[in-house]
Amino acid sequence: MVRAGLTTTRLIQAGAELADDVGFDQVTVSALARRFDVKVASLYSHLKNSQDLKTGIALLALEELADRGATALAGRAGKDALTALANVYRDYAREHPGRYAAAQLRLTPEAAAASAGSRHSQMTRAILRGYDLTEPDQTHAVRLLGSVFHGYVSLEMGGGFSHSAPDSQETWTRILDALDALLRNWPAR
Amino acid sequence: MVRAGLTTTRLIQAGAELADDVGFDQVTVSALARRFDVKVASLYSHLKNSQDLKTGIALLALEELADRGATALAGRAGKDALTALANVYRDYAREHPGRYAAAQLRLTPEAAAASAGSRHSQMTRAILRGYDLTEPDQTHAVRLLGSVFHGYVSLEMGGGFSHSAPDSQETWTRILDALDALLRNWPAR
DNA sequence: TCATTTGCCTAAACCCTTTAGGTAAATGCA
DNA sequence: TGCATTTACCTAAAGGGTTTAGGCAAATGA
Repeated sequence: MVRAGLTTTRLIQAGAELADDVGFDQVTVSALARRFDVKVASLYSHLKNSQDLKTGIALLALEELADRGATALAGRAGKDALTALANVYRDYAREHPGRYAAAQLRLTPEAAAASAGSRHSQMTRAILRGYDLTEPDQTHAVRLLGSVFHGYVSLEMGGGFSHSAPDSQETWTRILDALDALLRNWPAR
Repeated sequence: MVRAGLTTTRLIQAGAELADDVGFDQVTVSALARRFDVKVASLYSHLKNSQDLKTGIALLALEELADRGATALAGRAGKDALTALANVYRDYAREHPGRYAAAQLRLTPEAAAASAGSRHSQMTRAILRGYDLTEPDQTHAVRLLGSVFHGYVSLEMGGGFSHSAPDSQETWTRILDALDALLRNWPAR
């Protein structure tokens, strides 16, 4: 009997690949066991339960996204930074649709606290340093950008913008132009 | 043996209530059968399968949302209309979280074509008549508004904006102000 | 080398989905 | 009103996912 060498990390990594291959909601402990050619019950030594696997994939995706964001933001400011971070989310979702879906998972407060969630808001806040916003407008703007990035990417991935002119790339560019203009002319109360 | 009076319509209606009660992803044919105190197999005379139920709930939610939107828009224009439609989405999601989640379901092209989806984009387009945008900027703006509404509501429901100042209502108001300002000063290419 | 720990296994219970085929209630026509 | 048909719900069963309990063999380490 040769051992498969399962670890929680490897399982979550493979789960992320599985998610990208077949969709996040098709990720099951059973499918993962099949991938390792191992019996289902064996995974339960490494995973508390099915939810645990999904949460793990979500946390992995949030970290990867934050890492990419940090890299993209390095040395950029203003609109350049805005565009770079926005494209990180969009590109990641296209390259890793399953992981991106995982990143939208509703986390428990504990999991959320341990996640890269705060890095994400920090990065958005960093972008706003290139614009002239004071609190609490900065927070409003962070939330707006988060909403647009997430909303656009998820509608685009759902096919909402395909099969109609103008193409989605064009809209994306113009929306980033518009957001930049808005941040430069943020309306006072 | 007293009959329960099941019909596809009643099942989907009850499925929508179930979704609001326990969450859309907890909606199962089994749970629905329990609610009617009927055996599971009995539902399969009215429902093709489990997916069919979920799609039905999604279509119901999209119709309800479109109906509310149409009512809200009647007699309004400009920022007034913008705010009204935005609040329709946000309020609906709060009142009917399960249905709102259902409305995000990825539909097949046929289901999507038969859905109220086009009514939604038409409503957003109607709002833009109060602003001075020509094609293709109108389409870009429709997509932006859709992204913000959907993105904000889904992040807010996920708890993203709770437990931090300023409160979410304040941000929502300021975002609508900002979008109004942006639409009035949409940047040229 | 032998004891301990670790990794994967079998077995079994439970829940959800879906289909096939049956019976009783409702309906509708003479 | 009586009977045939249709309709509504049922039982049974197969297939798949989740999860726990308990077992044996491989790896580790004294």
